Amino acid sequence: MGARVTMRDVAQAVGMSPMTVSRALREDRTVNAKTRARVRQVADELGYVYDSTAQAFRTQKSGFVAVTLPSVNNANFAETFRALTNGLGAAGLQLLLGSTNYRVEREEELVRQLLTRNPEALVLTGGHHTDEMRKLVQARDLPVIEMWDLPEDPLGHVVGFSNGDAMAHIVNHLVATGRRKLAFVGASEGADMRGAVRRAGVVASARAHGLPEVAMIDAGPAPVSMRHGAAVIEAIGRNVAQYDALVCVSDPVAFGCLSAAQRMGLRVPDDLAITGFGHFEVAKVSNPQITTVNVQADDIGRQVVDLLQGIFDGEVSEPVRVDVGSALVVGETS
Amino acid sequence: MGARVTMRDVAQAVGMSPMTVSRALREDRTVNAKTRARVRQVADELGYVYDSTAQAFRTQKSGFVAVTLPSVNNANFAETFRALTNGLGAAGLQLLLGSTNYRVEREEELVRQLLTRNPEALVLTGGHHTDEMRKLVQARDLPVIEMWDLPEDPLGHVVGFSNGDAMAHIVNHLVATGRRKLAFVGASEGADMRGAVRRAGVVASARAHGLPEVAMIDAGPAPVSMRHGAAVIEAIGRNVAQYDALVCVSDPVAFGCLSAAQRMGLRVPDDLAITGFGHFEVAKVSNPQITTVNVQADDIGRQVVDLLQGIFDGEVSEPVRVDVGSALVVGETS
DNA sequence: TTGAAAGCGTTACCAC
DNA sequence: GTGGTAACGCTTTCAA
Repeated sequence: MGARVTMRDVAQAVGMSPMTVSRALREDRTVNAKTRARVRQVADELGYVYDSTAQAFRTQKSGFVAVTLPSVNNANFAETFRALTNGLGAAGLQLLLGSTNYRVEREEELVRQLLTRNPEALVLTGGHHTDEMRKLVQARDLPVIEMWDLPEDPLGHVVGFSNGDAMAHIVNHLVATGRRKLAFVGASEGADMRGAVRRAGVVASARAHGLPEVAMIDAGPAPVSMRHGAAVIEAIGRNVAQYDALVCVSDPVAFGCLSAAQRMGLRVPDDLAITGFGHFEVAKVSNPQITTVNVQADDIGRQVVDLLQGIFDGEVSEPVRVDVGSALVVGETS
Repeated sequence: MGARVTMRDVAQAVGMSPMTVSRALREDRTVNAKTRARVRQVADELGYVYDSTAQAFRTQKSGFVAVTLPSVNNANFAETFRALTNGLGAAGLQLLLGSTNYRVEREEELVRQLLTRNPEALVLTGGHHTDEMRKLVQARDLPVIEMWDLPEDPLGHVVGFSNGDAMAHIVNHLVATGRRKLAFVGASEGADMRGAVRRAGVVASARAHGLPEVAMIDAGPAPVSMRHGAAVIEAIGRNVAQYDALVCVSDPVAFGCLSAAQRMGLRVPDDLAITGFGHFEVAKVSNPQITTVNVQADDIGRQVVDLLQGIFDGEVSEPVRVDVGSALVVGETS
């Protein structure tokens, strides 16, 4: 393996200038069709591989879109990421992914790193950021989209839904079906803002209905999933039936609670209602099916793609705010 | 927002050369401590952001490691990805992710794209590649690791396990517990090599035990998940109990089958055993717990990180082959 | 239809 | 301890 093959090498081999090779490889029509074909062929023979780094450097366009997610190990976020990858990939853009592991502080460091790569846009999950992070982003002339939330004071564009409203759907439904003593099952109070906002949404909605204070069941530090839901309900035991309904922060947690409740002989929803969040696959396949809220993770991704395309095409001047909404999906656990 | 702030601007503001600024920002000890501090401060004041693109260009080191995955929307692959991100992030490396969407042909195009970014290593999921793809990779002097498989003819290093052996664990276990009429539930024959290898593993293992031919239950094109498993069993109906055991390509599929079987009143494992693959969370939390194979997705990620570190430190000369193995996890569905 | 020159921001290498 | 020079591979711009 000698030194890397560059356009100059290809040019030499074809007996033309690097400039012509550059144009030929980009299928520039001002280059003679025959020349183009020959250049292509010689490039292949020499094993030439285009260098995006050099291109990004010269043109000052990286071809990157930076994305932050709490975690890729969550079917909802993974679905949004998939939609982004596919949509932006078609436009020749490559995603640069950073995971915050559900910690707001981590976001700042992450974005700082991502920005050094000169992304052409920044897509953030959630609307809670440190002040430093806000400065960092606003100092740059860079399209920013916050998704999965509807922040009061957005950094730029927004594609999301109201976590509070979404939880209100659940509480309204539970109240309508006669439940009053609610318990919220979620992660410990801490750095996970999404969970905190959902919890607050349940509390506010319960108050509005005049329900007794919502009990808090702590399933451990974020991220919480199936096993944490199951473990915390096992720990509480049959005593958990003192509540009318468990309002869970997500479907996986709800499934864990459901499974544990069933194992200890509780009947769901007769003894206890259980609700989830996010319309994960497990909610539809579980037995009974879990009442949940659909937030359309893939739709969020697609809307972000559309918005970015509009931005890159110069069709978007004002900050855009898209509310994708959320919808109650009544299952068999309530 | 004027033109971007470069080292030259910082240098001018401090009254020194760009070279000194470069060194100062990299904490080069040959630069006076006082100077270093002043440079840092001025850089911050001016809102200077380091340009990795220029660095990557100049040093010919991108700081990227390219990774291909069938999909990030799979808890196992997501877990491996998380381990890679965390491990390599600590070493200052950024992951560049490409998804094949379970199609081998897609891999070639993807790798071609990823290579233009000058990654310092290439991590591929699976050991099945097109010939073009093999050439592409071998033409470059680039560390390559295939993971999640133990290919006969590897491209470079390998960190994985034998899908055939893993399925043999399942079949051995089923035979030992008296099952003989097996059906394999997986994706349609097609571009998903992993599924095909698992299917072949079951067939071979069943033959070795002298079992009747394994029935094939087609859950649709890859990727198949919970809902596909549920749907195909619903379509078959109670007739599915003609088999002793459903050997599923993954835990989510197994959970779908389990759920559908339960809904139609079949008793698992009395009427029918069901096994999964991958030790997903749902296998442990479901009710009954699903018999599965643990392949330690996070361990694969960590081993790849260790191997890459060894490679970058120049401690690895020969191609390495790590078999992380797989272990039967007996649940309550068999 | 093709080519020459210049430069994107950084750092290796040498000089002082 | 600090600075000048050159170069990484590509493309924009202008000229032929």
